[in-house]
Amino acid sequence: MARNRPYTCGLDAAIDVVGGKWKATVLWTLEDQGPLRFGELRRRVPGVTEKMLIQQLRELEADGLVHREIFHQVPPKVEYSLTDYGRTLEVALRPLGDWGHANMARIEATHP
Amino acid sequence: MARNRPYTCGLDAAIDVVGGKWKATVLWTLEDQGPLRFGELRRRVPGVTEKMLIQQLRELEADGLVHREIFHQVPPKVEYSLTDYGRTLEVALRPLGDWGHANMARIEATHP
DNA sequence: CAGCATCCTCACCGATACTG
DNA sequence: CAGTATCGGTGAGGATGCTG
Repeated sequence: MARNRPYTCGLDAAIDVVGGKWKATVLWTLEDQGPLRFGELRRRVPGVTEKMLIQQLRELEADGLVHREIFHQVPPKVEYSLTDYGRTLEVALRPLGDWGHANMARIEATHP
Repeated sequence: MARNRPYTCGLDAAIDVVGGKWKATVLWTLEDQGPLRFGELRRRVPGVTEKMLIQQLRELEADGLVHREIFHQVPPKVEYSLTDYGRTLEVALRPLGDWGHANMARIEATHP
């Protein structure tokens, strides 16, 4: 998304990966609630549309952060989970998540 | 930017604050190189336009993360620095920055 | 030097409808 | 159930020019 290459610091690169509108929530949900199939994930990310969820998942998958497992059944079943690489990102994200949690009231106040 | 209120996790809120295209770089630069005046900051954030730098700075200031000190001189001088609150965010961002730094090659590879 | 004011573009995202 | 396809609005972001 951000697209200021070459990156001037690691932060740019990281934000580029996780800055999508729903990516943070998706990563957090997958970490928090284990592997989930598409419909379950959709229900746990309130407000997201099918199109956006799929798009964000595909990008996360292309970045190697999310694993997509297809079960050839009827009806179809696809399960999403974090990869090891994705888990390293989740760990790196945790302090930021804590910060946001701790300052949420302030953030909501100053943000239109 | 992200605008999925109410936030489902602290991460959403944090990304909302720091997800702007140049905000991460600005915060990182201000932390790394002490207080800077506008022109200096501009030179240290390659590729940013005046308009965008000002806009991002104003938002960071409104969020209480950046302090703007005006020196009434001719020629004018304005100095930007992190607030204490801003420094807490910088600390929370450090692991993410390290992650991005460590995986930069991989990120650049998979990102169009 | 440090900004503000405009105009404009494009990709981000939402809504809707259809399919294997 | 888990997608794909298409259309269109909107606003972030860029280019340019002017000012205190």
